[in-house]
Amino acid sequence: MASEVIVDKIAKEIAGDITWSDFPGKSMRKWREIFGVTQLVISKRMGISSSVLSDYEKGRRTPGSGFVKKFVRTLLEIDRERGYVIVKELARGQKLPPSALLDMREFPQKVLLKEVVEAVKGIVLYGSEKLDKQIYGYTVLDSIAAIESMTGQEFLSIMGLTTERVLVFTNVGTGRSPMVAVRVSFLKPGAVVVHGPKAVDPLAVKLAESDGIPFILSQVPDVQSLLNGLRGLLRKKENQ
Amino acid sequence: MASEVIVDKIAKEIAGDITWSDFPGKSMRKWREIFGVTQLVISKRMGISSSVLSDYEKGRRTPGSGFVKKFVRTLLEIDRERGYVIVKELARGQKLPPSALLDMREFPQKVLLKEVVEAVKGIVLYGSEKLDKQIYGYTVLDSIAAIESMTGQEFLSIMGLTTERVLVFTNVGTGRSPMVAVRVSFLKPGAVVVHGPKAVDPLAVKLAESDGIPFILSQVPDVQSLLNGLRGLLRKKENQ
DNA sequence: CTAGTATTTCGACTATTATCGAAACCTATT
DNA sequence: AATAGGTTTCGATAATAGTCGAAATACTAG
Repeated sequence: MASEVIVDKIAKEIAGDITWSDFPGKSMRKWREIFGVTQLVISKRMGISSSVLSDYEKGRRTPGSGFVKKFVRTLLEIDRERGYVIVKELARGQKLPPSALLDMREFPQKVLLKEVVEAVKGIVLYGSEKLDKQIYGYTVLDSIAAIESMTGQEFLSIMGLTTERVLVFTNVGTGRSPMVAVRVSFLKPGAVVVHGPKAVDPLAVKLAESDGIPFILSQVPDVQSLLNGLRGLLRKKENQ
Repeated sequence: MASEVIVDKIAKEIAGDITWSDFPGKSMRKWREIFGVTQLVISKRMGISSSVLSDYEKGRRTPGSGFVKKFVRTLLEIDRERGYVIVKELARGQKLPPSALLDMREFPQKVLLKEVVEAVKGIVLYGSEKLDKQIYGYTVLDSIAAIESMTGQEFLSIMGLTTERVLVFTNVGTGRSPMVAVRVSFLKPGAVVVHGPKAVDPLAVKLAESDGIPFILSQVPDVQSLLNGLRGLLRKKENQ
């Protein structure tokens, strides 16, 4: 299956292209054509009359952001049923998420670090005074795979739009190499969470300290719970 | 200066994030905070009352796509005056456009290949029967710089969202290496335009032929005219 | 040229956005 | 506790999106 991360990214790019365009309607048509869908088909899906789409495409009026969202969602839905043929095509130009990348999300609004700590059942090993820091997203990496397969380049590109996010490493031995990695690549995440180690290497804590990056040990039983915890927080913020 | 291409890309990403969000207002607030601007400041810039922004951020109503665009544009404008401090920060996560990248744009609507040919005063060396092909954007590369400095990775990443675009090479000797490059990296642009060569290598044409990619020789006097021609087409489409 | 699709056009109505301005409400800071 | 900057709330109004449906066109494959 096309990774959800990628589909999401493409969705945003399309939505952005439409919204940023001087002529949203033209861009909508462009995307509709790229996905090879007729006005009739998509309008039926969206539960509206096809003339509505025509009116937009011809610029009689401009769509609201809600409409754009629904439109893009529908395009992607249709494509999913066709086996994501177009998404796959579009994804080719994108950098693929390295297999080490388990999840990557943006929060719809700021989240406090302490909330993330809670979501991952974390113990704060350094930075307890910074728990009110704002966080805008998270990235979850499999540290073994990351170290083996990722180049420095990829490592950088993995951070989403903002660096005000939490970097979560799973599959961690002692926590040392993740912190070293963070050190050498000069990216400064808002916080680092490690999952897995029985005992945390004191040097890791020291590194975090000297970089001023809060360092958290997650205590959930397994990776799936970790991902679920974060997703849960995301969903909560979406509906809050 | 931060390259226009990058700023544009970031603009789209932000617009996409807002539009795609379940709570556009929350996302707007997030971005406003990331850019470190108060409601008062930005609303004054936009020529509206600050309560309008508050209403959005609190979800009293959801913004139209026009509003989102204006909002993002204003954020970026403010940041530009501050020396693009935030954009630079955001761009760090992005892949930088290699210096070989002279321009890269998306058309707001489909454009026929023949129109592009006209815009670059091109002679069709192969593919005259495909002039009605649809094109959605263009990428202009300095071929010398490209060959010297770009890795295969970068080469791939240079194509925008769709590959239904024209790849334009400037500074071309015989047209051979650009086509070889296109050959080896498995990207298939909608057409290739070369600018510069006195005489075109027959092998280049042959390669284009066997890949089925229209191959065009531009006859404008210099690179600037080439870029202008393409920009002109873009603008025309925007206002058409 | 003819069916049959797909798209465009347009008048009409309702629901929402776009916008203001004034007053109330928060924090910090003096 | 008084000042001040920032934010929220809310009633009000004009403008516009959101939507339909039917008729007019355009396009395409026989």
